Amino acid sequence: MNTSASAAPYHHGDLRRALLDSATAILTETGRWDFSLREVARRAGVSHAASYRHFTDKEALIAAIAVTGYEALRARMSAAIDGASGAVETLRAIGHAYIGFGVENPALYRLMFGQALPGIEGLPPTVLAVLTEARAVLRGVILDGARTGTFAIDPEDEQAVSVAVVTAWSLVHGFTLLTIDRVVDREVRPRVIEALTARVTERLIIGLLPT
Amino acid sequence: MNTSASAAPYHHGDLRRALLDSATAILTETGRWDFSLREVARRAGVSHAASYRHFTDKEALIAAIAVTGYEALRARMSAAIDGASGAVETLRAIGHAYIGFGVENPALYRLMFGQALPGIEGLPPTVLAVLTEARAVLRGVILDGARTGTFAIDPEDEQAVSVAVVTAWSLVHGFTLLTIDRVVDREVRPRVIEALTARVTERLIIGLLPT
DNA sequence: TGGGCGTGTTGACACTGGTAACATTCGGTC
DNA sequence: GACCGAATGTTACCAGTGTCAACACGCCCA
Repeated sequence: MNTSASAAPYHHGDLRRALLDSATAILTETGRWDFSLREVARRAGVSHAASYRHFTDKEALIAAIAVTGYEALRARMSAAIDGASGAVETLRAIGHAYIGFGVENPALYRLMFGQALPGIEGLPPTVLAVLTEARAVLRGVILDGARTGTFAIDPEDEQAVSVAVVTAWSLVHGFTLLTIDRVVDREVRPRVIEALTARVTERLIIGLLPT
Repeated sequence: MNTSASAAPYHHGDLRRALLDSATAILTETGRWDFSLREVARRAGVSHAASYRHFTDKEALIAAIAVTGYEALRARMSAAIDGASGAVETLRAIGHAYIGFGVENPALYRLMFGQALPGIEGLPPTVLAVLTEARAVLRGVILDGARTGTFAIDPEDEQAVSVAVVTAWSLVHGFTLLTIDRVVDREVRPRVIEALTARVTERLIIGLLPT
């Protein structure tokens, strides 16, 4: 029992969230996820073994961070889609939302798609669901454009549609990573990135338009 | 002094290489590069501190592996370019070589472009040189295609050329990673990957052709 | 009122990256 | 051929890590 008002109570209240927050903070500060669980616990003001009541593993903590990232990405893409109409505009919105998320959360994005996780197949169902859903949305847009004749793709040709989906995803994914890793342009500034994003996205769309 | 013929000599001969080999073996076996230096040393049949005579750091070992990877990638791309003529064919060759390398060496590729390294700018000059060179080659091909009118790009428009370069690189990079991570297609087989590679590369080229 | 269970703590273990002090061998010099 | 410094390898050690087991606390329900 502790009578001091400011002293921390024995039970934290929402330690799981606190640990996730600490870990995410370290991630965004350092850009790395090879921090020690002990440091995370220290930041949360808790003993080094407390995290094992909430995460079976260090890997489980990392995976939980990834899940929050996937959900944030999904939210952002959903919002972008809602405000757009027509295949071209929607595709553009998706591209900008996706790249924007990655560029603004570089460490998190790398964690989400890096090797930190036990292989994509080992991911929690939540994550797989988001990924599958993301692909479905993208496919829907492209299929829509194909049906209306906006894109030069035969909507009946399953494979052609798949190739377009994979191509589009590859482009935004690759661009995001190259930008994050500063491979693309070493003296990048926000403005430049935005402009580049717009132009790369436009190239993607041009590649889909009929000749 | 040791009179037994089979006993290991005190000095290894080429321990640096042996350590790199052990580490690379672990990398390809497990797909991860969070192995311990001590295990690498164990595999090389040497005491755990010996590696510090050849690599200042664990990170230095990882970086050295990355360097071998970059050089292998460069070699493969060079070979591909040599056998091709014309902008379209050359671009196709580059794409196939790049993706092929990544798909055949997934762990190495991820290490090369993952967060294992001290940020792209901290990389050894060798690596930076290879990356810069790679971009120059790609730019050369696209510029060539632009000049001959094969691609719908104004060769005088610096920015347009840059955008095309970034787009192309992003596409192959993203596709390679998505394939490695099995995000693209979860029941991929070599044949499927090859076919996909071909079609995605073709989409890239189509996107550059005049309308 | 009490006891059980979820939550947090302490203490321990094997292991890791890294350093320092010591041992061994190689290559060059007399 | 004997000698010696530099390069290379070894052993001993340190602080820090992930993880587990045993214990402590306190909320909630019978």
